[in-house]
Amino acid sequence: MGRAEHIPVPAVKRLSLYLRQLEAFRAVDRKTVSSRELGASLGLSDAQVRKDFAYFGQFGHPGIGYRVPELIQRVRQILGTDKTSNVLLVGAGNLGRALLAYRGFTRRGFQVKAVFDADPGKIGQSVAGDGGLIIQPVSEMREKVRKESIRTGILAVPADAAQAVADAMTAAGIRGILNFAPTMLRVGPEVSVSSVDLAVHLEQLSFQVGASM
Amino acid sequence: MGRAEHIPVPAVKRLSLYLRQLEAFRAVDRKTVSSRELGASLGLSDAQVRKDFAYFGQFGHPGIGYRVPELIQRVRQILGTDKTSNVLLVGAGNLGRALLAYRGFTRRGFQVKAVFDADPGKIGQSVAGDGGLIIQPVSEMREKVRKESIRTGILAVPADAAQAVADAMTAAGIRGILNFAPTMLRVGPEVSVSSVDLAVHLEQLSFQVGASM
DNA sequence: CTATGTGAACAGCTTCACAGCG
DNA sequence: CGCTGTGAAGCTGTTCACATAG
Repeated sequence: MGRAEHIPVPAVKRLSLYLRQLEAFRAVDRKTVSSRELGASLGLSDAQVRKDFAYFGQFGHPGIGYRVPELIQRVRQILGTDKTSNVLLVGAGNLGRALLAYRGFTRRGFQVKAVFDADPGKIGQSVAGDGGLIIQPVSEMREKVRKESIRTGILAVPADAAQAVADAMTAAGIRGILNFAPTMLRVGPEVSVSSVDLAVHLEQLSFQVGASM
Repeated sequence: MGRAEHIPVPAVKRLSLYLRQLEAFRAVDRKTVSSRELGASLGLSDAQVRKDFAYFGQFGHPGIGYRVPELIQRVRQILGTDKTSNVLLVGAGNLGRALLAYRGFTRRGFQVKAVFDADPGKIGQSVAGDGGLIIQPVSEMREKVRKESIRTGILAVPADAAQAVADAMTAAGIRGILNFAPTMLRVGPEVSVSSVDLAVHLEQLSFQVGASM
């Protein structure tokens, strides 16, 4: 029954991909999908797909496959995105603004409820978010986190400011940080960090492209 | 001697992280660093660090450690970023513009040489890049790729246009695609793809935060 | 007959522990 | 003696193959 046993990290990652694909199937009104089809659409084996879902329970129907809407619902529940959750953003530079404008977050159940920046010149400026957000000073983060029950934050500041901001976020009560700064953040065990380093991805490609010559 | 044996994918990923960290050490004028120190700064074991470098050759000095500038040079060579390489960008929306403004690419040896968009209304507009780039129609991609010897492209268009753009990039001669669209791209074996799905990362965090309650 | 769920076999990555070099 | 490079051991995740359900 989906206990919190030892679930491989890669399996959780794939859960998100399954969800994306399942939503595509639903958009075409597919009622059911087999592990083979779902896997093929993502370049994975059918066994992989079945095992991944099996970590969390028995969602399939032998001889039929998986019912698309049901599975979407279950996966959302597992990921904790079945209910909309509030997030905050720190860093209103180019990347921060782009992330605010990105519609994908809202579609997946994340709503940016507040924007912070260290630059005094930016405080008070309005940015295009849900209902026009005003950039606030970092000092007001704690209060906002409490009021809006925010648990996750997006960190989009330069590398040299990142650790200080992460500390502030932790102190404010944030429990998960999506980090875009190219630095290793040191945080306590109560905080989870997921890092996206754009240069690292390009270097990965560079290696692959170079290696295949 | 650094042949193209069977190198674990995770090892290549970490190479980028080592590089980032090594540059931080160099900035503080550290001459040498031990596998233990380098590992600790990234939350990895010393054995892991040594093994990773060993896949590519013998870069260390027993009793001393690794010489920082030398190792930086070697890692860059391995990743293929020891010489600046030209890249292109498709999609001049919010995310595309933010990526253009991001200084990290240039610092790591990648130079955006051209910007393309499918929207006729955007063609001809100037965007803030290295020396002010003009947005071009996708039809001119092939010519530009040839002229500037571009091999890698950044794809930052909406999901429903992504596959078509990827096909166009492939046809134009691109060999590596950094994909920001939330879709699985189908490409031939001559093209490498690295995908960044922002929503997936947030969902990862959501799961971790939810699980630790 | 189709497609799931799962123990068992397998593969790949990481850690260990130590020989060897400066 | 400090620290690397590396076979061997250990562990984690993936694939296989089949019993089982509809």
